[in-house]
Amino acid sequence: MTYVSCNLLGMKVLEELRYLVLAIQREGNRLLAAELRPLGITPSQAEVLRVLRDHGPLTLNALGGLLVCETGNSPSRLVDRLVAQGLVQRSVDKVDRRYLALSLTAQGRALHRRIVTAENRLHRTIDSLVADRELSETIATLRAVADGFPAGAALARRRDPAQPIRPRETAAQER
Amino acid sequence: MTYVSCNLLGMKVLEELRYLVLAIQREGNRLLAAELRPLGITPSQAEVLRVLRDHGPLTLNALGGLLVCETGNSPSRLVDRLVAQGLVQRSVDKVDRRYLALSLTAQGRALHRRIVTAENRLHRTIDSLVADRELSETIATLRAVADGFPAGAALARRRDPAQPIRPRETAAQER
DNA sequence: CCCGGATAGATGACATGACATACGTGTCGT
DNA sequence: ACGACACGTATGTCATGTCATCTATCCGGG
Repeated sequence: MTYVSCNLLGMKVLEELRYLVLAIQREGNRLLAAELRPLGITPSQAEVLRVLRDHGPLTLNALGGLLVCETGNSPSRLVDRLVAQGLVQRSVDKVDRRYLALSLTAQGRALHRRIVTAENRLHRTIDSLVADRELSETIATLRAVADGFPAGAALARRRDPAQPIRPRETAAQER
Repeated sequence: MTYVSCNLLGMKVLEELRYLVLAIQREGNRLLAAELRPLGITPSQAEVLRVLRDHGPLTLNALGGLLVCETGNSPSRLVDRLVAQGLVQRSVDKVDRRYLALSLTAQGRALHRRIVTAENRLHRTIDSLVADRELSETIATLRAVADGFPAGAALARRRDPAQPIRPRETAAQER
Protein backbone atom coordinates (compact mmCIF):
# COMPACT_ATOMS: atom_id res chain seq x y z
CA MET A 1 0.00 0.00 0.00
CA THR A 2 2.38 2.65 -1.22
CA TYR A 3 1.59 6.31 -0.86
CA VAL A 4 2.37 7.03 -4.49
CA SER A 5 -0.40 5.00 -6.02
CA CYS A 6 -3.51 6.60 -7.40
CA ASN A 7 -6.31 5.13 -5.31
CA LEU A 8 -9.78 6.49 -4.67
CA LEU A 9 -8.69 8.41 -1.63
CA GLY A 10 -5.93 10.01 -3.66
CA MET A 11 -8.47 10.97 -6.25
CA LYS A 12 -10.56 12.79 -3.67
CA VAL A 13 -7.51 14.58 -2.34
CA LEU A 14 -6.44 15.61 -5.83
CA GLU A 15 -9.94 16.80 -6.63
CA GLU A 16 -9.95 18.94 -3.51
CA LEU A 17 -6.54 20.27 -4.44
CA ARG A 18 -7.86 21.18 -7.86
CA TYR A 19 -10.86 23.04 -6.50
CA LEU A 20 -8.83 24.76 -3.81
CA VAL A 21 -6.45 26.07 -6.45
CA LEU A 22 -9.38 27.19 -8.55
CA ALA A 23 -11.08 28.94 -5.64
CA ILE A 24 -7.94 30.70 -4.45
CA GLN A 25 -7.03 31.83 -7.93
CA ARG A 26 -10.48 33.25 -8.59
CA GLU A 27 -10.79 35.05 -5.29
CA GLY A 28 -7.25 36.32 -5.39
CA ASN A 29 -7.87 37.65 -8.85
CA ARG A 30 -11.04 39.35 -7.68
CA LEU A 31 -9.23 41.02 -4.80
CA LEU A 32 -6.37 42.11 -7.00
CA ALA A 33 -8.80 43.42 -9.60
CA ALA A 34 -10.46 45.50 -6.90
CA GLU A 35 -7.08 46.86 -5.78
CA LEU A 36 -6.10 47.71 -9.34
CA ARG A 37 -9.42 49.20 -10.44
CA PRO A 38 -8.52 52.70 -9.20
CA LEU A 39 -5.44 52.47 -11.42
CA GLY A 40 -7.56 51.67 -14.46
CA ILE A 41 -5.90 48.34 -15.22
CA THR A 42 -6.63 44.65 -14.77
CA PRO A 43 -4.51 41.94 -13.12
CA SER A 44 -3.37 40.60 -16.49
CA GLN A 45 -2.39 44.06 -17.66
CA ALA A 46 -0.50 44.56 -14.40
CA GLU A 47 1.43 41.37 -15.02
CA VAL A 48 2.47 42.64 -18.44
CA LEU A 49 3.69 45.89 -16.95
CA ARG A 50 5.59 44.01 -14.25
CA VAL A 51 7.29 41.75 -16.77
CA LEU A 52 8.14 44.58 -19.15
CA ARG A 53 9.61 46.55 -16.29
CA ASP A 54 11.75 43.69 -15.04
CA HIS A 55 12.83 42.22 -18.38
CA GLY A 56 13.63 45.10 -20.62
CA PRO A 57 12.26 45.44 -24.13
CA LEU A 58 10.64 42.26 -25.34
CA THR A 59 9.07 40.93 -28.46
CA LEU A 60 5.48 39.81 -28.26
CA ASN A 61 6.49 36.16 -28.22
CA ALA A 62 9.12 36.69 -25.54
CA LEU A 63 6.57 38.55 -23.45
CA GLY A 64 4.13 35.69 -23.86
CA GLY A 65 6.84 33.29 -22.72
CA LEU A 66 7.21 35.20 -19.46
CA LEU A 67 3.53 35.62 -18.73
CA VAL A 68 1.62 33.18 -16.60
CA CYS A 69 -1.69 34.70 -17.57
CA GLU A 70 -1.46 33.83 -21.25
CA THR A 71 -0.30 30.72 -23.05
CA GLY A 72 1.97 30.42 -26.02
CA ASN A 73 -0.41 32.36 -28.14
CA SER A 74 0.30 35.98 -28.64
CA PRO A 75 -0.97 38.51 -26.13
CA SER A 76 -1.62 40.99 -28.94
CA ARG A 77 -4.93 42.24 -27.65
CA LEU A 78 -3.68 42.44 -24.09
CA VAL A 79 -0.86 44.68 -25.26
CA ASP A 80 -3.22 46.60 -27.51
CA ARG A 81 -5.12 48.02 -24.58
CA LEU A 82 -1.94 48.96 -22.76
CA VAL A 83 -0.70 50.79 -25.85
CA ALA A 84 -4.07 52.49 -26.15
CA GLN A 85 -3.70 53.69 -22.55
CA GLY A 86 -0.23 55.02 -23.27
CA LEU A 87 1.45 52.66 -20.82
CA VAL A 88 3.39 50.57 -23.34
CA GLN A 89 5.39 51.50 -26.40
CA ARG A 90 5.18 49.22 -29.42
CA SER A 91 7.74 49.71 -32.17
CA VAL A 92 8.79 47.45 -34.98
CA ASP A 93 12.30 46.03 -35.16
CA LYS A 94 14.28 47.82 -37.84
CA VAL A 95 16.28 44.72 -38.77
CA ASP A 96 13.41 42.28 -38.96
CA ARG A 97 10.09 43.99 -39.32
CA ARG A 98 8.19 40.94 -38.11
CA TYR A 99 9.40 41.57 -34.56
CA LEU A 100 8.04 44.09 -32.11
CA ALA A 101 9.95 45.87 -29.38
CA LEU A 102 7.68 46.36 -26.39
CA SER A 103 8.69 48.62 -23.54
CA LEU A 104 7.14 50.78 -20.86
CA THR A 105 6.45 54.43 -21.43
CA ALA A 106 7.26 56.95 -18.72
CA GLN A 107 3.62 56.75 -17.74
CA GLY A 108 3.87 52.97 -17.57
CA ARG A 109 6.92 53.17 -15.34
CA ALA A 110 5.11 55.60 -13.07
CA LEU A 111 2.16 53.26 -12.80
CA HIS A 112 4.46 50.38 -11.98
CA ARG A 113 5.07 51.68 -8.46
CA ARG A 114 1.39 51.91 -7.68
CA ILE A 115 0.92 48.38 -9.02
CA VAL A 116 3.51 47.05 -6.58
CA THR A 117 1.71 48.82 -3.77
CA ALA A 118 -1.63 47.30 -4.79
CA GLU A 119 -0.10 43.85 -5.05
CA ASN A 120 1.42 44.22 -1.63
CA ARG A 121 -1.97 44.99 -0.18
CA LEU A 122 -3.23 41.71 -1.63
CA HIS A 123 -0.20 39.91 -0.27
CA ARG A 124 -0.90 41.25 3.18
CA THR A 125 -4.44 39.93 2.96
CA ILE A 126 -3.19 36.51 1.94
CA ASP A 127 -0.56 36.70 4.64
CA SER A 128 -3.24 37.23 7.27
CA LEU A 129 -5.09 34.15 5.99
CA VAL A 130 -1.96 32.02 5.94
CA ALA A 131 -1.33 33.26 9.47
CA ASP A 132 1.79 31.70 10.95
CA ARG A 133 1.62 28.59 8.83
CA GLU A 134 4.85 27.31 7.32
CA LEU A 135 4.79 27.87 3.55
CA SER A 136 7.95 26.15 2.37
CA GLU A 137 6.34 22.73 2.04
CA THR A 138 3.35 24.17 0.21
CA ILE A 139 5.51 26.19 -2.15
CA ALA A 140 7.68 23.18 -2.89
CA THR A 141 4.66 21.04 -3.70
CA LEU A 142 3.08 23.65 -5.93
CA ARG A 143 6.39 24.19 -7.68
CA ALA A 144 6.63 20.48 -8.40
CA VAL A 145 3.23 20.59 -10.07
CA ALA A 146 3.76 23.89 -11.88
CA ASP A 147 7.16 22.92 -13.24
CA GLY A 148 5.47 20.20 -15.23
CA PHE A 149 3.58 22.83 -17.22
CA PRO A 150 4.50 25.58 -19.67
CA ALA A 151 3.16 28.28 -17.38
CA GLY A 152 5.43 26.99 -14.65
CA ALA A 153 8.30 27.25 -17.09
CA ALA A 154 7.37 30.91 -17.55
CA LEU A 155 7.90 31.45 -13.83
CA ALA A 156 11.23 29.69 -13.91
CA ARG A 157 12.26 31.78 -16.89
CA ARG A 158 11.54 34.95 -14.95
CA ARG A 159 13.94 33.85 -12.25
CA ASP A 160 16.69 33.33 -14.80
CA PRO A 161 18.47 36.49 -15.89
CA ALA A 162 18.98 35.41 -19.51
CA GLN A 163 16.24 36.92 -21.60
CA PRO A 164 17.09 36.99 -25.30
CA ILE A 165 15.09 39.58 -27.16
CA ARG A 166 15.14 37.58 -30.33
CA PRO A 167 15.68 33.85 -30.72
CA ARG A 168 18.64 34.05 -33.06
CA GLU A 169 20.80 37.15 -32.85
CA THR A 170 20.58 37.86 -29.14
CA ALA A 171 20.72 41.61 -28.57
CA ALA A 172 20.82 43.81 -31.70
CA GLN A 173 17.77 45.59 -30.33
CA GLU A 174 18.88 46.85 -26.89
CA ARG A 175 16.76 50.00 -26.63
CA MET B 1 11.73 39.15 13.85
CA THR B 2 8.65 37.02 14.09
CA TYR B 3 7.66 34.65 11.35
CA VAL B 4 4.19 36.10 11.06
CA SER B 5 5.17 39.56 10.04
CA CYS B 6 4.93 40.73 6.47
CA ASN B 7 8.49 41.57 5.53
CA LEU B 8 10.05 41.78 2.10
CA LEU B 9 10.98 38.13 2.05
CA GLY B 10 7.43 37.21 2.95
CA MET B 11 6.24 39.37 0.10
CA LYS B 12 8.35 37.46 -2.35
CA VAL B 13 7.10 34.15 -1.03
CA LEU B 14 3.50 35.28 -1.22
CA GLU B 15 4.00 36.58 -4.73
CA GLU B 16 5.42 33.26 -5.80
CA LEU B 17 2.50 31.51 -4.14
CA ARG B 18 0.12 33.72 -6.06
CA TYR B 19 1.74 33.02 -9.40
CA LEU B 20 2.06 29.30 -8.68
CA VAL B 21 -1.64 29.12 -7.97
CA LEU B 22 -2.36 31.07 -11.14
CA ALA B 23 -0.11 28.86 -13.25
CA ILE B 24 -1.49 25.62 -11.88
CA GLN B 25 -5.07 26.74 -12.26
CA ARG B 26 -4.57 27.81 -15.85
CA GLU B 27 -2.70 24.72 -16.92
CA GLY B 28 -5.01 22.41 -15.05
CA ASN B 29 -7.94 24.08 -16.71
CA ARG B 30 -6.32 23.69 -20.10
CA LEU B 31 -5.71 20.00 -19.54
CA LEU B 32 -9.23 19.44 -18.30
CA ALA B 33 -10.63 21.38 -21.23
CA ALA B 34 -8.71 19.10 -23.57
CA GLU B 35 -10.05 16.02 -21.79
CA LEU B 36 -13.61 17.33 -21.94
CA ARG B 37 -13.54 18.59 -25.51
CA PRO B 38 -14.54 15.23 -26.97
CA LEU B 39 -17.60 15.39 -24.71
CA GLY B 40 -18.57 18.79 -26.09
CA ILE B 41 -18.46 20.61 -22.76
CA THR B 42 -16.14 22.96 -20.88
CA PRO B 43 -14.69 22.64 -17.37
CA SER B 44 -17.20 25.12 -15.97
CA GLN B 45 -20.08 23.27 -17.57
CA ALA B 46 -18.72 20.03 -16.14
CA GLU B 47 -18.69 21.55 -12.68
CA VAL B 48 -22.35 22.48 -13.06
CA LEU B 49 -23.23 18.94 -14.07
CA ARG B 50 -21.23 17.54 -11.16
CA VAL B 51 -22.97 19.81 -8.67
CA LEU B 52 -26.42 19.18 -10.08
CA ARG B 53 -25.80 15.46 -9.96
CA ASP B 54 -24.60 15.52 -6.36
CA HIS B 55 -27.02 18.09 -4.93
CA GLY B 56 -30.38 17.32 -6.42
CA PRO B 57 -32.56 19.97 -8.02
CA LEU B 58 -31.33 23.46 -7.31
CA THR B 59 -32.38 26.99 -7.94
CA LEU B 60 -30.02 29.17 -9.90
CA ASN B 61 -28.89 30.95 -6.77
CA ALA B 62 -28.29 27.73 -4.87
CA LEU B 63 -26.31 26.38 -7.80
CA GLY B 64 -24.21 29.52 -7.85
CA GLY B 65 -23.55 29.11 -4.15
CA LEU B 66 -22.09 25.66 -4.76
CA LEU B 67 -19.98 26.56 -7.76
CA VAL B 68 -16.38 27.57 -7.42
CA CYS B 69 -16.21 28.73 -11.00
CA GLU B 70 -18.76 31.51 -10.62
CA THR B 71 -19.28 34.12 -7.94
CA GLY B 72 -22.47 35.16 -6.28
CA ASN B 73 -23.92 36.35 -9.52
CA SER B 74 -26.19 34.08 -11.42
CA PRO B 75 -24.77 31.47 -13.77
CA SER B 76 -27.71 32.01 -16.12
CA ARG B 77 -25.72 31.88 -19.31
CA LEU B 78 -23.68 28.95 -18.14
CA VAL B 79 -26.89 27.02 -17.56
CA ASP B 80 -28.33 28.33 -20.82
CA ARG B 81 -25.82 26.42 -22.89
CA LEU B 82 -26.34 23.24 -20.90
CA VAL B 83 -30.08 23.52 -21.46
CA ALA B 84 -29.47 24.16 -25.14
CA GLN B 85 -27.43 20.96 -25.26
CA GLY B 86 -30.20 19.01 -23.58
CA LEU B 87 -28.09 18.20 -20.54
CA VAL B 88 -30.01 20.23 -17.96
CA GLN B 89 -33.72 20.70 -17.37
CA ARG B 90 -34.90 24.15 -16.35
CA SER B 91 -38.43 24.46 -15.02
CA VAL B 92 -40.07 27.22 -13.05
CA ASP B 93 -41.25 26.63 -9.51
CA LYS B 94 -45.03 26.33 -9.45
CA VAL B 95 -45.35 27.94 -6.04
CA ASP B 96 -43.06 30.89 -6.63
CA ARG B 97 -42.49 31.54 -10.27
CA ARG B 98 -39.32 33.50 -9.57
CA TYR B 99 -37.47 30.31 -8.74
CA LEU B 100 -36.06 27.78 -11.14
CA ALA B 101 -35.67 24.06 -10.56
CA LEU B 102 -32.53 22.88 -12.31
CA SER B 103 -31.83 19.19 -12.72
CA LEU B 104 -29.99 16.85 -15.03
CA THR B 105 -31.72 15.23 -17.95
CA ALA B 106 -31.13 11.57 -18.70
CA GLN B 107 -28.56 12.71 -21.24
CA GLY B 108 -26.89 14.84 -18.59
CA ARG B 109 -26.73 11.92 -16.19
CA ALA B 110 -25.20 9.77 -18.90
CA LEU B 111 -22.57 12.38 -19.60
CA HIS B 112 -21.77 12.63 -15.91
CA ARG B 113 -19.98 9.29 -15.96
CA ARG B 114 -17.71 10.31 -18.79
CA ILE B 115 -16.96 13.56 -16.99
CA VAL B 116 -15.74 11.69 -13.94
CA THR B 117 -13.52 9.59 -16.17
CA ALA B 118 -12.05 12.68 -17.82
CA GLU B 119 -11.44 14.31 -14.45
CA ASN B 120 -9.72 11.21 -13.20
CA ARG B 121 -7.35 11.31 -16.13
CA LEU B 122 -6.42 14.86 -15.11
CA HIS B 123 -6.03 13.76 -11.52
CA ARG B 124 -3.67 11.01 -12.56
CA THR B 125 -1.57 13.56 -14.43
CA ILE B 126 -1.42 15.79 -11.37
CA ASP B 127 -0.69 12.78 -9.22
CA SER B 128 2.35 11.96 -11.34
CA LEU B 129 3.61 15.52 -10.89
CA VAL B 130 3.04 15.50 -7.16
CA ALA B 131 4.89 12.19 -7.13
CA ASP B 132 5.26 10.84 -3.61
CA ARG B 133 5.09 14.22 -1.94
CA GLU B 134 2.98 14.55 1.19
CA LEU B 135 -0.12 16.62 0.41
CA SER B 136 -1.77 17.04 3.80
CA GLU B 137 0.25 20.11 4.74
CA THR B 138 -0.37 21.71 1.36
CA ILE B 139 -4.08 21.00 1.46
CA ALA B 140 -4.33 22.40 4.98
CA THR B 141 -2.57 25.60 3.96
CA LEU B 142 -4.69 26.08 0.88
CA ARG B 143 -7.83 25.40 2.89
CA ALA B 144 -6.84 28.07 5.34
CA VAL B 145 -6.56 30.58 2.53
CA ALA B 146 -9.65 29.44 0.65
CA ASP B 147 -11.86 29.42 3.72
CA GLY B 148 -11.38 33.14 3.98
CA PHE B 149 -13.16 33.60 0.68
CA PRO B 150 -16.69 33.04 -0.63
CA ALA B 151 -15.52 30.48 -3.18
CA GLY B 152 -13.93 28.52 -0.36
CA ALA B 153 -17.26 28.65 1.40
CA ALA B 154 -18.78 27.06 -1.70
CA LEU B 155 -16.45 24.11 -1.28
CA ALA B 156 -17.31 23.80 2.39
CA ARG B 157 -21.01 23.94 1.52
CA ARG B 158 -20.58 21.04 -0.87
CA ARG B 159 -19.17 18.92 1.93
CA ASP B 160 -22.22 19.66 4.09
CA PRO B 161 -25.27 17.58 3.29
CA ALA B 162 -27.80 20.35 4.02
CA GLN B 163 -28.77 21.91 0.72
CA PRO B 164 -32.05 23.81 0.98
CA ILE B 165 -33.68 24.25 -2.40
CA ARG B 166 -35.23 27.49 -1.35
CA PRO B 167 -34.20 29.77 1.49
CA ARG B 168 -37.49 29.66 3.35
CA GLU B 169 -39.70 26.60 2.89
CA THR B 170 -37.02 23.95 2.59
CA ALA B 171 -38.32 21.23 0.28
CA ALA B 172 -41.77 21.83 -1.28
CA GLN B 173 -40.12 21.19 -4.64
CA GLU B 174 -38.89 17.61 -4.35
CA ARG B 175 -40.80 16.71 -7.49
C1' DC C 1 15.86 36.65 -58.75
C1' DC C 2 11.85 34.21 -57.40
C1' DC C 3 9.21 30.83 -54.91
C1' DG C 4 8.07 27.75 -50.88
C1' DG C 5 8.35 27.34 -46.23
C1' DA C 6 8.97 29.19 -41.68
C1' DT C 7 8.21 32.63 -38.19
C1' DA C 8 5.93 36.76 -35.75
C1' DG C 9 2.06 38.84 -35.09
C1' DA C 10 -3.05 39.87 -35.88
C1' DT C 11 -7.69 38.49 -36.06
C1' DG C 12 -12.19 35.73 -35.75
C1' DA C 13 -14.99 32.92 -32.98
C1' DC C 14 -16.55 31.14 -28.73
C1' DA C 15 -16.97 30.57 -23.68
C1' DT C 16 -15.93 32.40 -19.41
C1' DG C 17 -15.90 35.88 -15.49
C1' DA C 18 -17.02 40.20 -13.33
C1' DC C 19 -19.85 44.12 -12.62
C1' DA C 20 -23.89 46.76 -13.24
C1' DT C 21 -28.50 47.07 -14.43
C1' DA C 22 -33.12 45.72 -16.02
C1' DC C 23 -37.17 42.79 -15.53
C1' DG C 24 -40.61 39.79 -13.53
C1' DT C 25 -42.61 38.21 -9.40
C1' DG C 26 -43.86 37.79 -4.66
C1' DT C 27 -44.30 40.00 0.09
C1' DC C 28 -45.64 43.12 3.31
C1' DG C 29 -47.16 47.39 5.31
C1' DT C 30 -50.77 50.38 5.25
C1' DA D 1 -56.25 46.52 -2.51
C1' DC D 2 -52.34 49.09 -3.59
C1' DG D 3 -47.79 50.46 -3.76
C1' DA D 4 -43.00 50.21 -2.20
C1' DC D 5 -39.68 47.02 -1.52
C1' DA D 6 -37.17 42.60 -1.76
C1' DC D 7 -35.72 38.79 -4.28
C1' DG D 8 -34.52 35.63 -8.21
C1' DT D 9 -33.27 35.74 -12.68
C1' DA D 10 -31.89 37.73 -17.17
C1' DT D 11 -29.17 40.78 -19.88
C1' DG D 12 -25.55 44.36 -21.44
C1' DT D 13 -20.84 45.34 -21.45
C1' DC D 14 -16.08 44.69 -21.11
C1' DA D 15 -11.74 42.03 -20.58
C1' DT D 16 -9.78 37.68 -20.63
C1' DG D 17 -8.43 33.05 -22.42
C1' DT D 18 -8.20 29.50 -25.98
C1' DC D 19 -8.10 27.66 -30.41
C1' DA D 20 -7.92 28.21 -35.33
C1' DT D 21 -6.77 30.82 -39.11
C1' DC D 22 -4.98 34.68 -41.62
C1' DT D 23 -1.38 38.12 -43.05
C1' DA D 24 3.13 40.12 -43.37
C1' DT D 25 7.83 39.38 -43.41
C1' DC D 26 12.15 37.00 -43.78
C1' DC D 27 15.11 33.13 -45.35
C1' DG D 28 17.10 29.74 -48.21
C1' DG D 29 17.20 26.76 -52.28
C1' DG D 30 16.95 26.58 -57.05
